[in-house]
Amino acid sequence: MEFAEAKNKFIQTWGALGSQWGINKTMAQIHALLMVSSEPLSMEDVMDELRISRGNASMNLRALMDWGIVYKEYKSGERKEFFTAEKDLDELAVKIAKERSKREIKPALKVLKDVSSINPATSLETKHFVEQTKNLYDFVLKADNMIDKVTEIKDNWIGRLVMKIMR
Amino acid sequence: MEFAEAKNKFIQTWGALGSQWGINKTMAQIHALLMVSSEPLSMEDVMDELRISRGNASMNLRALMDWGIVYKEYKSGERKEFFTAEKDLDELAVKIAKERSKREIKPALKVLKDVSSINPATSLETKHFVEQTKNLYDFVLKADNMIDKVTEIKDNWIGRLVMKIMR
DNA sequence: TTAAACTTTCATTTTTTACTGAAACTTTAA
DNA sequence: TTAAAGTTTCAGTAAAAAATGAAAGTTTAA
Repeated sequence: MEFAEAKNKFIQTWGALGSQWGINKTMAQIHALLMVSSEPLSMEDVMDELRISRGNASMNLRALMDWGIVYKEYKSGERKEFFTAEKDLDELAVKIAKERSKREIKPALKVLKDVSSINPATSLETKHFVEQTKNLYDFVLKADNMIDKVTEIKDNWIGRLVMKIMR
Repeated sequence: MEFAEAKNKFIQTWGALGSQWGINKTMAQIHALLMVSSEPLSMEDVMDELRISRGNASMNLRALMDWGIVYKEYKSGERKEFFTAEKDLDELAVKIAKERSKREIKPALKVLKDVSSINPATSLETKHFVEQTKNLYDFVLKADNMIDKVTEIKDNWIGRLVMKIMR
């Protein structure tokens, strides 16, 4: 396998993985492309490499920047804007996790809290419902907190120790 | 808010959360419904509660069973099949994580390994590509392994200790 | 101050994904 | 056996999500 083929395969795979996890395919592909580019790319470059329209490129680059995992760069003497991806993978993971927590998990938690707060005295059915949703609330909250904790892991000795034990 | 409204809200929210994470909405809704049902439900029950067709119910119940998070039950004297959800949330999380690892992450890892194995001697561009995809391979592998480790956490003292520290 | 270079927006179209419903299939009780 | 009760399959349809492209908007160098 030579370079062009490998690169393409990587971009396609990363795009597919994105879709499976609820991230728009093109967004994941642009990110993949920028990840493996040694130089910042212009919007034109992205359009050409992925064969996508200007609008699509613009919207997805914007989304990636909103997520904080792609940055705009300016080259002196050039009028165009260029883009690079966050390449530190720990940083990348933390940003994605935080963003998804904020956008998706936190709102779901609020609903869980609300629905688990109804009066359980009415029926056996209701009792069971309240119990289950309470458990779920606790569980999701715990999982969500873990994201914050993982963020801090590198900053404390026990975290690093644990990471070693976990290999 | 009374029971019926809360239940519906819960099912809708769980369905939406599912979609955002790449799990078909109806599948997530059925799972939500079964989670908060104190009794096993028949396919008819599911169809009626969620207003979905027989085919849809059948296919998604099957998918949930393939994932190992919904079980078939038989009531004595009844010909119909009934369904219950895995209600132990730790167990649920482990099963989902393992399944997604198997279906999505493992195949992606294979690709990452392949594409990062091309000969990097050709150009600077290629060198950078190989380096980045190698890093990504290591990172994803580490993350994937963590799933296995988390599975075992409850079985060893240091795991439990860590969980406590993490709250 | 303006026009060329570039970016964003969004109504429309395309693609992808999910759902329906009826026919085929399976199981079981009589 | 067989027919009633129940389940699965899948071709066709509907709904949802993403992409296009042209017009509107913005920036900048002269």
